[in-house]
Amino acid sequence: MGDRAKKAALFEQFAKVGKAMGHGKRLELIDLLAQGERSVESLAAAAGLGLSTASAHLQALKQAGLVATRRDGARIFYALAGPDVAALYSLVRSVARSRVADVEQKRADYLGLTGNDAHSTAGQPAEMTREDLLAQVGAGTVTVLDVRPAEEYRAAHIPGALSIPLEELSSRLGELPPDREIVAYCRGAYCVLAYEAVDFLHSTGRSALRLNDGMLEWRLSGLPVDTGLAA
Amino acid sequence: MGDRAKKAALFEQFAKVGKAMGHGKRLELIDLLAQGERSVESLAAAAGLGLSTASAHLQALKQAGLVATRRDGARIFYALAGPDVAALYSLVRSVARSRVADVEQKRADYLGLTGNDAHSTAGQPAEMTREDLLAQVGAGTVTVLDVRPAEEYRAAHIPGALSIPLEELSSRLGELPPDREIVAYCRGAYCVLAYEAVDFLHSTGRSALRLNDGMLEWRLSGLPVDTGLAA
DNA sequence: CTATGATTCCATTATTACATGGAATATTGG
DNA sequence: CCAATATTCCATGTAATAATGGAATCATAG
Repeated sequence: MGDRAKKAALFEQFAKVGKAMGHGKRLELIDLLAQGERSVESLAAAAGLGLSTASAHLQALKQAGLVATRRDGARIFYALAGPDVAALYSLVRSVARSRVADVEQKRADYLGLTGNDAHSTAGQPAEMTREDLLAQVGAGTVTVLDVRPAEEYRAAHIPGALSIPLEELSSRLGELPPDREIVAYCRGAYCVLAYEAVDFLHSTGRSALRLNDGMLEWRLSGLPVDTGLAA
Repeated sequence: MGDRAKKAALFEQFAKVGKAMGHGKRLELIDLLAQGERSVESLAAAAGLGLSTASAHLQALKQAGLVATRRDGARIFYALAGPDVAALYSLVRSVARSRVADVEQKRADYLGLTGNDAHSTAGQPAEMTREDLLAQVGAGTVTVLDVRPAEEYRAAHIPGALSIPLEELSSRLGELPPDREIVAYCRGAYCVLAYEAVDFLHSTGRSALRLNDGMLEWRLSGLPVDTGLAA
């Protein structure tokens, strides 16, 4: 085998990682797995895939080394192989956002943003950064609200956050402390849940902000997380 | 268009970046472009591709926003769209190296490493880090040798480095200062040129080290580069 | 050791990606 | 305007990848 063939073989190995990330549904699966491990069934349902299809995509990701499996009784849990995979996913999104022309429009379309930012009040976007959040949590002036599905909250959440999945928000409004500012967060920069939660809270007359990204970025920045149910 | 369809559309956009990196030859092109801009013809030759094939791959990369073009007279120069693309490429390689089982073997195979490290002397690998290099350059005790093709040296090189492409090394040995340590570098962590240069220098009885990565990582770490011919 | 539930494997069909050679386009120099 | 050079476009055949439903496998509970 010549030098060129060896080089091609090596680069073909690198390409396995790219190929694995070269499919929208597989990226959705990675997005879900970045929140914590899940069973095939749960992943298929969350991503809107048939069971066999989801299984095949997960096999592809496993083949590329991006996910790992753990067996617990009758079911198999998939998880990201490591934090470097989440970092890679995040970088892919950020490169796509700055380089692929259509991303910005598709993003606005999905997140329900119209014009500049339909979710801003008097020009001020209703969001805050991780640093702001940490400062405010320290000062005890805000309630942090996790609006992801309970399963994902259990896997990992911002310490001290209250869990009310978006679906249950309207029926559990009473659980929110009445006189404190609410900061809602969800999976990450491209997750709709917190957008919709803030919209809904505004519609009830409450003031509420959105963390400008979510759990993915929180973990990538090395901040601590809690697991299990609320303290 | 429902929420799910919008989400799928957004993730399909992200996937464009993955798809673009999902082919060995395209990664080879990115690898070359990470050294500096090049014409289609030059890229095709360096990657061992037919002209139409190379052009098609470059179009694919352009479509994904990873490369940009500049026209100069009759020819068109391709370059990476930005440093974030080089960072993404580097991260793909590093994830592949730690996650894809075959990478390590294919790497050793391509770089000509046998067993632990055929290029080590008495167990000490013949390499140094960027930090070491900076320190030694400051102290003026070493000669930094760039063994990449002259075209790539011109595009960007470590300040003060001497350019002798690997191909010309045997005939230009005389240009190396006789009493100083040589540190050879090339494109990056998976480039053979510096390995072969160090091997050759050892075979002539000279002592020589290899920078443990290359230009790609040098630029990514934000260190300064010089362009054009030697000072 | 059988029934059940969860997941993967398999065969089929449809879609998409790849390589290649020759034609078309664009730029420079005469 | 014509010839030469560089690059892209296009049509073709071939290969790889995707979705899907049903069968097969595996682990637990009875």
